[in-house]
Amino acid sequence: MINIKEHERLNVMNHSCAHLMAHAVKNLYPQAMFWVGPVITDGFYYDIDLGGDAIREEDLPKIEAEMKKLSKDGKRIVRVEVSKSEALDMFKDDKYKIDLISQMNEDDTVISVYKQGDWMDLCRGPHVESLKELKNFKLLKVSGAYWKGDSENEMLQRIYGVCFESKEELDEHLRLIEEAKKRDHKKLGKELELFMISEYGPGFPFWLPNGMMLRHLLENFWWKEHVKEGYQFIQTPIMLSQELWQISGHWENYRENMYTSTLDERTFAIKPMNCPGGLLVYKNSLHSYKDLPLRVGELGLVHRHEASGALNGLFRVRNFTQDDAHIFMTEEQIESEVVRLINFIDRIYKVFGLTYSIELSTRPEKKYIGDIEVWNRSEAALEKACHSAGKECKINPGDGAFYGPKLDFHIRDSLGRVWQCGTIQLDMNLPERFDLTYIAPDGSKKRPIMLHRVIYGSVERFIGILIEHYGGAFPMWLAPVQAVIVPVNPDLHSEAAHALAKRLEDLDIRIKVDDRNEKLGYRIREAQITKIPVQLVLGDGEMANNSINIRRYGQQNSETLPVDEFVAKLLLEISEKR
RNA sequence: GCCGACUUAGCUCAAUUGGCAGAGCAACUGAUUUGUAAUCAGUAGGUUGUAGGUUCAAGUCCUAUAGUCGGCACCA
Repeated sequence: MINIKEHERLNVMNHSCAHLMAHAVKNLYPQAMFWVGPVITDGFYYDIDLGGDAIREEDLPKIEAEMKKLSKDGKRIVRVEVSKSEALDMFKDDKYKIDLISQMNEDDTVISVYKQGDWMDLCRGPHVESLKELKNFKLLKVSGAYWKGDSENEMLQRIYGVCFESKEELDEHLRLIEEAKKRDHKKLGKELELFMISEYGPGFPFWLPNGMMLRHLLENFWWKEHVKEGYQFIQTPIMLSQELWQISGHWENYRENMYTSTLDERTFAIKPMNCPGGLLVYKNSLHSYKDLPLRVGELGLVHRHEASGALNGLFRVRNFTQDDAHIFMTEEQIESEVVRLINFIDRIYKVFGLTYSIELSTRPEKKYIGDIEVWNRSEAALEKACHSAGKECKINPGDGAFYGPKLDFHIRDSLGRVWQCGTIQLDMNLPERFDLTYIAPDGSKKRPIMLHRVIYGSVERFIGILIEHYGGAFPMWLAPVQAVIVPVNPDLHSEAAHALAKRLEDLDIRIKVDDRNEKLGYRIREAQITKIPVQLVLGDGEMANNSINIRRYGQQNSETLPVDEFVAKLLLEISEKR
């Protein structure tokens, strides 16, 4: 665990390293002008305008070398405080710095400038004392970045880098990056034949048999767990008429990203969300307060025309399956229902060995609908539910959707990377737009509270995360092929191998027999490469004793067990989802 | 969509200043009968993403276009 002091020190170093990099860039590209160079979760970046010139990835070593030179030279970093007019004069050749300074207050702001040798930068600080302290750094990538983060603006060049106290820490960081590359789900998806994406359908993944099995297992697990939680299930159409999307408001807000089709002079849109369909189902019958909370699940396939540059393997696709559910309830039921949901989500994530943190996003300053009192009560209910469930929850003020507050679940994978998957969102908009009601005890019609929630988020994306989390070596219950039987001599032991396979198949174990005319080592190797959890070797010895030799994925050694004992152990491992 | 890089056999990659498109693995055929990460030999496999252009000659240079990747913007 890194403590706060070390963390601050690391941030200061990275910030100073951003300055060091900018200094080096200025030496190599005198025309360069600089916007900002902040510290980020992993390292730092600096946004630079090279006036038409371009830094390429291959130029990074050159910049690093210049940085090393400056570091060795070891200039001290000195803080200077100046007035606004002095600052404007000092940076008169850099329009970006002028822009920053112009936004500062005339009188009461102290403007600080950090100087190192002949180079200086407008900066709040703090910084390390000398460039000498910056030794263990690496520039990682270059990219474009819009000025002020606004796509209407020109693009600057952004250089990313990291800096550490010790070479060991830097090496460890670079090792983690390499490890992440090895686990890339796009690479493993190809190697393990899980999915493919054709150039005929950018962003539309195809599921290959192995991936389809994985998907089926996840959906099946999802279904069973939801039955336990009192959910009902529906399926709503992929395509519904334009008028429906006008009622829901999606037409107005997301039309650009919706796939549409007009035939017989009527326009239909492929659903980008499941909710409107779900609401039509709710409205299909009358509901009593006695039916609430009503939990309705749908594994719904949605399509969204994402920007071409946003597509990324299974992480960002144009069609995906939300493990959606809508819960309709009274305001009094919010807290207990959310507690129940948090515990539910907790149970699911634990199965995958994923830890997580929860964030509560509250009412936006300006753009929101509904009654402020209801917002306050809902936010309080969500927060209280977190605490009742024994969970911490970080508050993101003003980060909620315009239609309601939400709890987001940020999961942490085996490489320490964070992904937002689950979310619980209250919706004060759609029940109003669709005029949803239930009959209260006094016979009057009341408006239910609606809650959207997903656990996987998108099944496709969740599988992408799981592939990387497990590095493609899935636990027994998820492995597309759970075991492969390798008869030592295909001619002599193949029959027994198939008999054993039949027995295991009857127990719903996903089994393969590799009785190809290849050496044992060759077949074992292939099973290891395809990350099949266990290899079962069957030869004369095993046939004589009704035993089986078991070697697990990633292990060198093997053990021999009576077949009955092995089967019992295997079934236990599967049922316990280890 | 924007900035940049990339695209050669099913996969992973070669191919000198523009000068005969090649290897390993996989596939197929045959031999081999296998005890825990690659048995041997042979065969086949390509309009070098696509469409144009420059050139005596283009995988290589130029233009356009599609897709992928790394970021940016976006992510109901």
